[in-house]
Amino acid sequence: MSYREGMDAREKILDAAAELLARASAADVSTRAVCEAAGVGAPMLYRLFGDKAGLLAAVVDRGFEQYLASKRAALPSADPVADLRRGWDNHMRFALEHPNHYRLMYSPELTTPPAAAKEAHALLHGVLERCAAAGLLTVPPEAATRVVMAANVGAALSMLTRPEQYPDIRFAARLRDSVIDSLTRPADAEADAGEPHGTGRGGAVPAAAATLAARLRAEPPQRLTTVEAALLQQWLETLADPGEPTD
Amino acid sequence: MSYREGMDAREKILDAAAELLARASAADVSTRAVCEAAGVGAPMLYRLFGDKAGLLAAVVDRGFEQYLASKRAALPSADPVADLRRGWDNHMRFALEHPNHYRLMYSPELTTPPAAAKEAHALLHGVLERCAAAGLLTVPPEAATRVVMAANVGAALSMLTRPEQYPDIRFAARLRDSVIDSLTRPADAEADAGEPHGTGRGGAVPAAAATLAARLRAEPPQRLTTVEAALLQQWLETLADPGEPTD
DNA sequence: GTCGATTCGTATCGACGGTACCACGGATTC
DNA sequence: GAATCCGTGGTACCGTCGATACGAATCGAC
Repeated sequence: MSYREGMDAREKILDAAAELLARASAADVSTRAVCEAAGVGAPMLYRLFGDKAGLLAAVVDRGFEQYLASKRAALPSADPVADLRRGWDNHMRFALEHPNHYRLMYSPELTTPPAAAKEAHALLHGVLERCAAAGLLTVPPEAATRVVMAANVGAALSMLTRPEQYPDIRFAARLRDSVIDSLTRPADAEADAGEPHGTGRGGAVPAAAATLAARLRAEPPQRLTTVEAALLQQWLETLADPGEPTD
Repeated sequence: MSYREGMDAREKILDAAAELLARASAADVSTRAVCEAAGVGAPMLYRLFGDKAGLLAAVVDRGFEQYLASKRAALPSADPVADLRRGWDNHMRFALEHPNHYRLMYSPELTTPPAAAKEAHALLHGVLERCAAAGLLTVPPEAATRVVMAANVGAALSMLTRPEQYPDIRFAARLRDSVIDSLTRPADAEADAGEPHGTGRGGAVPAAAATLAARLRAEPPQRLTTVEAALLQQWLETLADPGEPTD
């Protein structure tokens, strides 16, 4: 009949579930709705996936596969620390683009952690192993994996569950640099030009600007009008932001 | 007729729900079980809390109150950065001791973020404001709050949802130090030999302004127009002037 | 004692996750 | 060619959940 007839029932269910999951949270997606959208009876779903959790895990794993594909497409470069940063940003992007899938992966809604989470962990571990092999890590790669992953997941989940409190992704870049900078040692020991370029973290201006901003908050300047002081604070915040190359 | 009769129904329900929540996840705690444990009919619960989510939010808020009490008991010390570390560790301890309450606070299971989360955010922000006032922060306190909170929540949720992957709390200490070290500067920073508690000193602003002015001269900001930068330099000179030249 | 209003619980609804049981179709066997 | 077996698919159902309509009980006022 229809071309869909050729599809496996498993595929139809997975497609329907993924589509519903893109629009509603996992708790609000009922197996009944999935079955109806897939044109399949309920027992079919349970025979194939055993459980609602099993279905969700399968959906997440399949949705994660394309993410892994995009991640594997970015071959390792010569700079593993740069790969690390790219991996972090990729993680954030995936979370923001597939919020419900992501929540399923890293929220306790699923007792069975989908294989996707394990694989993400393994991928991160691989990158950090390469950092360690290059002598760039200040801690064992296993520990570094946990630290980076926990921070990354925390940033993503914070943005997903409290969007009004984290309206801007830039805090994630700051957290990323905090964590990575403290876990890695600069490569300037051998190859790199010894000086971090001006806008990089650790630049002298941001620190000084932040200091002045803090002190001005504690001690408002009488020599400037309130309007001037406000504009000054605004500039100081701009200068205090170590900034990141906006992609 | 029991001695419990004196208790408000609201209290009985809250107690029963908290006790059940200590042993099972929120999804596995049914309002029926809560009502039975509280010796109360179902409509009572819904009249008092309106919703299961409302009940859970109330339970979380009440459970969080004792955490806040313990946190407020630790008065601010002379070293706000040490307070920051203590706050982080307290956060982790609370999460590990009350996993289900904690998950309710920071997992998307609850559409209504309980007031507890907001208050935790505000408390952290307060500590970071004190750090900023002491000139110890390298970023604005709002941004620092988001960074620290996201990392802290990420560490706690990781330990709760993947205990087999995070069997050791020490990674959390590492993440804590990574984040805090990169957001704060040591108390004996160069910008000013400021003592940590000397926030009200009159000389703090001029020194910081002079430092920033010098660094901006060495490294012109790309984020400001030349006109803006010129005006900023002018203001900085004003601020760097330590008042009446009595000395 | 009677009445009215408020409080509380029984009984119930609709929807959910999950399952027992049956109906059909194609390959295998006699 | 007919009977049989087996895997696929669906209908109808169960127990439980969150949430509620409505009646029963309680209490103060007079």
